Amino acid sequence: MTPAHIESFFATLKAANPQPETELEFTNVFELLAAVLLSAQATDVSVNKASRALFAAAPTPAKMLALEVEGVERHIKTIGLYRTKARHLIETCRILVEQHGGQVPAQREALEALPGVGRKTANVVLNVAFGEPTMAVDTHIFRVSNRTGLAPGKNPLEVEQKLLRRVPEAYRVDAHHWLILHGRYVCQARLPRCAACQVRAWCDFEPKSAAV
DNA sequence: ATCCCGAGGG
DNA sequence: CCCTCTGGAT
Repeated sequence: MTPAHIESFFATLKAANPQPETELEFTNVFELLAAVLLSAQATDVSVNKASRALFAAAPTPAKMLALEVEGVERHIKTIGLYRTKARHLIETCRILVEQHGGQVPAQREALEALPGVGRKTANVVLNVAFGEPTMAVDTHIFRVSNRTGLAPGKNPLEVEQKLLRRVPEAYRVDAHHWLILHGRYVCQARLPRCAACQVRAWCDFEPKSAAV
C-alpha cells in the first residue's frame, strides 16, 4: 500500500466507526490489565463471560490476591490456558500490591516486568488506559497488516515498527482498534469477507476463491 | 520451537 | 473433525 492508500484505508475505517473501543469489559485500569492478560489466545466473548464474576469478586489487586490461584482458576476455567493465566494473574497482583501501591504502572518496563504481561499486553494498556499511540500487534493485526500490505512483517515486532512508521499520526491512537475490529468481523482468518470489505480498493490481498 | 488449553465456528 | 481466538514463558 502506498501512503495515499493507507490514508484512504484509515479514513474509510474511521468514517465507519468514528470512536472505536475495546470489546473487553472493564471498569478500572486494573481490570483492563487483567482482561487483556486473560485474552491471550481467547475470544473477548469468552473472557467477558468469565471476567464478570471474577471482577465482581475482585475489582482490585488486593482483593484478587486474596482469592489465591485456586479462587481465580474457579472463575476462569472456561478460558483457554486458564492455569497459567491464574498463576500469572496472582503473581501480578502480588507485585502490584507490594511494589506499585496497588496501582497499575504507566511505564512499559514496569508493565512488562509483570508475569503474563508481554509487549502486546503492555501496548494495549498503554494505549487504552494511558492514551499512548502504541501499536499492539495481536493475531488480528498481524494478519491484517500482512494480508493488506499495510505493514508486512515476519514477526509481531517487525509489523509493529512498520505500523508506527506508516500509520498517519492522526489515526495512530485508534488504529489499534480499527485493525482489530476489521480483522475480527471482515478480514477474518478463515473466510475473509472480501466482498463486503469497505477497504478492498486499497488492499493487496487477492482471495483465491473468487469471492470478489 | 514448544507448551499451555477451553469454547465456538465451519 | 480442524481451525481460531486481542500471547507469554521456557
